[in-house]
Amino acid sequence: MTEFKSDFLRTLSERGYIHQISDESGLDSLLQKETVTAYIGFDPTAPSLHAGSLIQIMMLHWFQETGHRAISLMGGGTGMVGDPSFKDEARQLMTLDTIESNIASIKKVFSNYLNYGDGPKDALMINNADWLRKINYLEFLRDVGRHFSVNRMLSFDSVKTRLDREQSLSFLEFNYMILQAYDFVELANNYDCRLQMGGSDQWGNIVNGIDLGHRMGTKQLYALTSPLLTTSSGAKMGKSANGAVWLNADMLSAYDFWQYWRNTEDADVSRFLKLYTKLPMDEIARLSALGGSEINEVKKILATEVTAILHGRAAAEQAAETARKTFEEGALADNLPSIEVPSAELEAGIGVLALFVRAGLAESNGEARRHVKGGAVKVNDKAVSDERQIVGTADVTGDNVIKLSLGKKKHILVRPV
RNA sequence: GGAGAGAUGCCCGAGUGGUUAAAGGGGACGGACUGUAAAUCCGUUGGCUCAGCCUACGUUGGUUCAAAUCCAACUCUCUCCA
Repeated sequence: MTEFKSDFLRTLSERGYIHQISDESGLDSLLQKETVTAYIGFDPTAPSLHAGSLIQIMMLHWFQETGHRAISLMGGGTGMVGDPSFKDEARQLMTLDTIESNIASIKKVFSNYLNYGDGPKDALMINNADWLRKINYLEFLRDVGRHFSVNRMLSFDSVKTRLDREQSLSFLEFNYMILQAYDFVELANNYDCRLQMGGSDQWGNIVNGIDLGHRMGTKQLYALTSPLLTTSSGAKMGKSANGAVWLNADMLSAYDFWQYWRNTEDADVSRFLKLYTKLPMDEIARLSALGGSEINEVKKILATEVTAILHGRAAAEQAAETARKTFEEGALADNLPSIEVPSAELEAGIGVLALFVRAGLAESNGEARRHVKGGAVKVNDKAVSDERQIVGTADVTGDNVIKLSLGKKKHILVRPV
């Protein structure tokens, strides 16, 4: 492995963030010489980013941590087009309203990882809608479009799959890479941004930006991508039992987020400690040496550390404590995720099936019914065998809750109000 | 513009008139085993007021006692030719 001299690249390298760099030594010496500005773009495809984006955010974090200026770029403009890279089919177009509200929602988590402000090393939050939405088509074609070779664009791996297969690539989507390239040039000109980072699927898009920069007379630009992360058994990062591992607290509780990391596969623990926590490398080396059942303690540290950055230390420790009570003592932990149900309804009685659907533990009555048949459903830790069982006031425990469990890991508290 | 091929459940993919809510695989979920891990094994995987009913095989209409399966039109996609 290359020995880097700059703090930033050395940190990224030893922590396993680096997949490809466009000009390693050039970038390395630039980072030693001056305070560099770099950006990563995030398209507002959902109201929250998920764990898959965490590695990108952490890269920006380390960038700032090692003395540089980080830009988190919201794709208010590019989001209107949709990145076709490595996608099998076109995404549904989003309305402007959706894009705006998604951006507002996504923005919230960044301040946990970056310090924003006006100082020379403070991070910036920028939205590419600011320039992309103003573009005049003909002017843009003449100033920017002429620098792109369609022949070359067609040769990129990111669209090849799409072209080779049965799916069409619309002209709209085909323009995405041009817009992203233009973003890079725009940021280079206005913010002296020299480096764009991203996941490995963004390599083609980023390199396009560098080329465009050459042709339009920017300084030398650089690309750095992170590996596409999967778990050791091949699953994509960011997916979990209940769907995506959202970063926004209103979409996934700190407890559930903690649980996701707690359930990390053994083989991933060391890698994840490096990528997703800020623990020093020697500490990680020590933790990684632990094996056997001790690794469970390491997983708890991993979960708590990752959660602490996102949701705060207190919330992380509370999640750890809730998990400890629930799993190790089998006791009722008060801080499990909960739903509220009007007392009046409880007095009237609610069918177990309906209640489980309401708690989000099942998608439909049918699914709940199947879980009952499969013996996965418990109310107050007692297995439910009759799908017509009614849950009511009598089931409320001394702690004033009803505990619903699906399988061994999913628990929800029902609180009468 | 011309000639072919195709559109099936979360995904891939069989099925070419009735026992098809639709083979098989993947994924996902539940169970067993464990360490809240992996691997493995077992089960489940459209909805509902669930031994019954309803909705489903690109869209719309037709043939038939009966259609995912046959016919027509339409939409979209792919391949080859121009």
